[in-house]
Amino acid sequence: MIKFWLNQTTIDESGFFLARSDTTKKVTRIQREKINVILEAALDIFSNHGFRGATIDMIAKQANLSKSNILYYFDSKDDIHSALLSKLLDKWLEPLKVISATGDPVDEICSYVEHKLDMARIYPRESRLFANEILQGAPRILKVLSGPLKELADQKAEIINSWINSGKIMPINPYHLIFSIWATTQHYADFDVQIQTVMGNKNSDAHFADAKSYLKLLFTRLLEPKAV
Amino acid sequence: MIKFWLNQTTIDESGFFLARSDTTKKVTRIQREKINVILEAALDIFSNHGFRGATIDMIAKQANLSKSNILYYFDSKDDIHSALLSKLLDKWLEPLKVISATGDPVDEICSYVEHKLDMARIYPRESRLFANEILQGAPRILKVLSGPLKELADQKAEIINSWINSGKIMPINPYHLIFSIWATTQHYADFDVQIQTVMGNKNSDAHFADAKSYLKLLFTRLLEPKAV
DNA sequence: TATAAAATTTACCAAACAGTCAATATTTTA
DNA sequence: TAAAATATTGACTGTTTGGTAAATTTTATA
Repeated sequence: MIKFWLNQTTIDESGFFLARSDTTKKVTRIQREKINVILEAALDIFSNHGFRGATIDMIAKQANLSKSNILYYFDSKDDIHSALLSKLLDKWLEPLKVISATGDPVDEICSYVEHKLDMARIYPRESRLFANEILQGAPRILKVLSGPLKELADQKAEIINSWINSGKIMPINPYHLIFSIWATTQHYADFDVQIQTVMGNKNSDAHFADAKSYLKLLFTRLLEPKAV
Repeated sequence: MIKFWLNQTTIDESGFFLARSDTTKKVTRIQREKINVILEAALDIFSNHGFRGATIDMIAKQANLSKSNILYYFDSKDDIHSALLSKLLDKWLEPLKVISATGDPVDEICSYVEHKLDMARIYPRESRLFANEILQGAPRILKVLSGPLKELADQKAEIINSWINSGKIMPINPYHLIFSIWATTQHYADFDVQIQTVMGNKNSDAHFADAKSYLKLLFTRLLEPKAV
């Protein structure tokens, strides 16, 4: 087992490989490749079965590696899962950061909605991994929620409030606005099966395209200030 | 083990206890009581840990019964889970049924939103049980989704379309309207931890009250037909 | 190319787990 | 209240699973 290049506290850091210990050894080509293969396979498995539903054997099979080989790169099943979450969280928070106080309010919100919906379309596995984690009480990422996520949400809520106070958008609760954007966009990844079943199994991208125009309308109409 | 009072095909039926076999024996007082205790405990465990994360021992402990005793009332872990899902599904579809073509469109939709949000508040465990199931590909309830749920959604989509055609509401995709109602309301149960963390752990009912007025505004503004 | 380092495999272990079975206790009923 | 039906328990089993250890193979390096 190799412990030098990654440890479990990585999840608190911003970068995936930043938390190397002092006794860092250099990462070999094979390590780089295999770690990617394992994480890719693990994302498939964890996102579809949840943490407890996934087994190292399933990940091994998906990655075309032996179980022992996987445990050579990661100390435990938990470690693989943590590595995935730490990779995910930055990506997940990023779109929200982009919202700017200086832009046009409705444009800013709509861009955010679009961005978030694109994330759900392009990274459905990450969305489900996150959903699984939250659904089970977020045992491994509570710190990130109460730290970076809350701070970011507070910050953006303030911007939205400033827009409200200057009469640029409808007065609404900014937190619930954010929640409804999260809910509606991630829904298309997390509840994909239900959507496919209800709307027919046509090309999934078509559903996303429809969703995009629907959601833009939904939030545009919500936010436009009352006609005078 | 007692097989007479419930079998696994129950999930396709409308009622929980309808599928008794011909050789039905009467349900004793103790059976009725213990089955309720077990299902109540199982709902706690399954909704918080998912199917694979739950163990019969956990359910047994929660129910204050021995594992063997639980397996006297249910043939398997799967059976308990199926029983819960079959109980849930009717309850879950019911609010949608209420939407009536003859009522005022915005009122009808808003009542549905309210009803759905109340469900999330009162039955968060059921909501999470359902979410867990969908998230993992709905292996056990795909038939219900493609059958009763799809039919109901189609039916209500038609009503919404008729409202659109008569100019009573904004032209929107009725399916995406339904999805966004599901997403936003269930979010408050399924992502409860995240909401508590971001908004502060104050009384959860306060969040639901805020959510209710926010969501009513959201959908009212969406649906009101264009000003002439 | 010889040697050291890294990577992979094989065989294994202990705990967790779903489920069985027969013995015992309790409740219902005739 | 005695017999029958029902309910509960505890000891057990086979399997799955996360993880370990040592042997072997492959790759990098001097």
